[in-house]
Amino acid sequence: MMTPRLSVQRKEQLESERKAQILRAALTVFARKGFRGATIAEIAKKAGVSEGTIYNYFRNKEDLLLSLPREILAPPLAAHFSPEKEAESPQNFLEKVLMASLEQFTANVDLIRVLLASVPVMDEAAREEYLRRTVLFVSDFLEKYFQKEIARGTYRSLHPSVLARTFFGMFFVFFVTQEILLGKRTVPLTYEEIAKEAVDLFLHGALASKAN
Amino acid sequence: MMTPRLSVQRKEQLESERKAQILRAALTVFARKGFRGATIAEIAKKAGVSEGTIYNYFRNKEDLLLSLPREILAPPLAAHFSPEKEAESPQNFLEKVLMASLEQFTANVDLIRVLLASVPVMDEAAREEYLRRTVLFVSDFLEKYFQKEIARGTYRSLHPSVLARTFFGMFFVFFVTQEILLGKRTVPLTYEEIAKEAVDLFLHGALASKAN
Amino acid sequence: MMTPRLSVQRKEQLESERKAQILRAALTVFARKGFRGATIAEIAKKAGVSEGTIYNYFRNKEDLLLSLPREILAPPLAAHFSPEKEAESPQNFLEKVLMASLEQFTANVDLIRVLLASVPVMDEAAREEYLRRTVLFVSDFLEKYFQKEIARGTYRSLHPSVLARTFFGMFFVFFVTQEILLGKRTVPLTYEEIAKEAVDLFLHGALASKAN
Amino acid sequence: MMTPRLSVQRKEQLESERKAQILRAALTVFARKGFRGATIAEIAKKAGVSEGTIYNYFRNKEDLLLSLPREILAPPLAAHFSPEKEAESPQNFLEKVLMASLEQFTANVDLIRVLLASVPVMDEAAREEYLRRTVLFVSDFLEKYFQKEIARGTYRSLHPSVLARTFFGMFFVFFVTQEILLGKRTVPLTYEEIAKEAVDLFLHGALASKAN
DNA sequence: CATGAATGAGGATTCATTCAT
DNA sequence: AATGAATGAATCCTCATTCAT
Repeated sequence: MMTPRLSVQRKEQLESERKAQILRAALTVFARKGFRGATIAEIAKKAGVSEGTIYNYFRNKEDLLLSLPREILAPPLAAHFSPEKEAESPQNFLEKVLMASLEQFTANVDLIRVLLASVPVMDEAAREEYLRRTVLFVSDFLEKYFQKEIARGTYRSLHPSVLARTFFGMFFVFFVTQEILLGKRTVPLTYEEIAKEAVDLFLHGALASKAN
Repeated sequence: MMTPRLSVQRKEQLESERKAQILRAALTVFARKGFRGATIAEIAKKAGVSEGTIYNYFRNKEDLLLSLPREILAPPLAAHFSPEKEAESPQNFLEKVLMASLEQFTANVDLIRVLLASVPVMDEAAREEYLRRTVLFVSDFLEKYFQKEIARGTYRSLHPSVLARTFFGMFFVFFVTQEILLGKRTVPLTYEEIAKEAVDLFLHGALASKAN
Repeated sequence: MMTPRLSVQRKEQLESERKAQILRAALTVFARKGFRGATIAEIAKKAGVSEGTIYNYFRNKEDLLLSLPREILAPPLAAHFSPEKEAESPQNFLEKVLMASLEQFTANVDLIRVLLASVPVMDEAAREEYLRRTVLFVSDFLEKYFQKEIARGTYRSLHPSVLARTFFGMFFVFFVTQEILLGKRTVPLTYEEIAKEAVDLFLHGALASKAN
Repeated sequence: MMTPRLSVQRKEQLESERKAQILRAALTVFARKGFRGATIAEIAKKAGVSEGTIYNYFRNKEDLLLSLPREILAPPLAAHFSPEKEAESPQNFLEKVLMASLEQFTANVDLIRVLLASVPVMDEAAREEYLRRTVLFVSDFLEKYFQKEIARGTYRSLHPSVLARTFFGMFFVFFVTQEILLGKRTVPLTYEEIAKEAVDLFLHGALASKAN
């Protein structure tokens, strides 16, 4: 009785892979059709499994949605936004943050699409969890940076939260407008060029009358 | 034989009122449940009409969604963002724009919610129409303003589109994060204070080392 | 607005008829397939309505089951077992009760089938309600009768509850065994003959040695 | 080459034990959820085996149901109701039969529950088999007894079948009502007291006017 | 025009059964 | 022989839409 053919470890790995496979399919379909518009049948087909199999790994459709940020987004985000070598020039540091964010966002356009569509409809707890793992993750990272640097006299003494979100917003809105809402580029600049200009703007302001 | 009880004009007015009444209900429900999650029954109940009546004024559920920006948002927006007295100081002008936007956004949180959730799922044409009447409306207005003022030497010679969306984004992200995503205020500042700081930041930059 | 074409009364009558029509179909199918084995599709077909219509009148499948005794059985039962002319001879009275019960049971074989199959699986509250409207209804009626008659010296001083259920059981088992369990008659006597013998037995006992 | 580890006999015994273990689990779950409501998964869990294993011992779910009376109930029943020492006084004998039945019923409440729920839905053959091994088993035993005793002049010359089922029903209805339908005792008497009263009633009748 | 009952297609979910390991 | 993941048919229920009144 009870003869495990596979080691527990191997089994867990297989299970984890299967979950990821299903979640990737779910993400694609959610992004394309919205949560309600997505059907389990379509997700199953795209994942290459039967409908029933999905329910062996997730409690229900909503569980798929709620598992997305935890299983898909968390690892790369954590890797990117760790409090390390911030000892660079502001321009360099902020540009790097923007480009890293961009990379993440681009790799997860679908997830952001899902987030914008689904978060407002979620209940309190799910919403918190979802945001903490995505938008707020980057925002908090920046806030801490600004706090430290304001203390060091690098930045003007403004509210760190305002600095963080303002900086984040300058760029994020570009991204969302083009990639999520419009679905196409409307400004004839690369993201790298935009990032450079945005950081410059953020650091030195828009006014020409600096000399005065 | 049958004399018309109501003049054609009066009739049209009544019809228009009825449409607005239904659309307001639809907006509320869409915002709360998402497009797919909303039911005609609930919209009908909230509008105080029967389900069948809705189909006398709108072709189908999707028509309700697509009619929202045209009928609900357009008039007030047009009133606010007309190319008039821009001859103020940049700080004053931009603060006014932000506060006016804020007013519009606050009055239409529901519509933005619907927009973020539904636009990505819409087809090309509907998406264009939707955005042109909302986000892009303000953005274009700002772009024209920056174009003119750059020419006049007020602002540095950056891409007007970048300036417009960057400026817009600085503030909009606050709004969306707090009102739409989180559903509550997390920064201990009023929007007026935030607007002031954001404009200051936008004009003069974040760096402390200006003096040098 | 709001022009009711039908009087409220007429509407209620129509609704009531429709409910009855659906319940009759449900009863038949439940009896034949059991509660879980019955499908809404089959009930709908037998009732001559669409599946959706059923949900306009009943919350869900379980509501159909729970509505059965209240809507189908209650009226005729109440009519039959009212505390009236009990001033007959015991033999006459008890025979009449048995024959009346028989009539009810025969007319509601299906309901008893459903009751025996479903009641044990129901939750406390539903079970109480169900039994109070069926088995216990007759049983309580008999109990009150025996209580009164024992006081008058007609019957031996046994526990009225025991008398009631014992008497009821003598006959009921015939009915259930034949009509519900076996599905066919196995005793070569009519129910009328059985009732006569059962009452005789109940009143005078089975022993032959009375004379002694 | 391969020497059998277990003797054929031992093997059969193990198989038989495993079957019994699964059937006991099935009985419990069927009783609690009904046949359709029971899931193989739950039965497997309760039996401490995997779902697949069940199919090594039983063809399918229905086979579990049909195997119940043969494997679970038959042996003890046969032991109890054998045609032996009937040479006791009627009161003694009948009381013993009732108490023995009671013991069997109490030990098999679940089986009776399943029987009442499932038998009406079974096909002809299965129903016969099921009943022959349960209710009719006792009933036939009694019928033979009454037949013999009527010939000996102990009982009045009534139909033996009527006597048997009547006697059986007097008590059985108590049991079913309390244990199966209501799920609780509602009469303040022990089953032993009820059995005594029921036998007394059966033998001597309910009428007080015996003396006359 | 307004109503709301009826419709039935569509979709989430369950679960008996199979079969590779 | 035992396992339990995978399967997909089956089924309850929802809801946009229609249409007779």
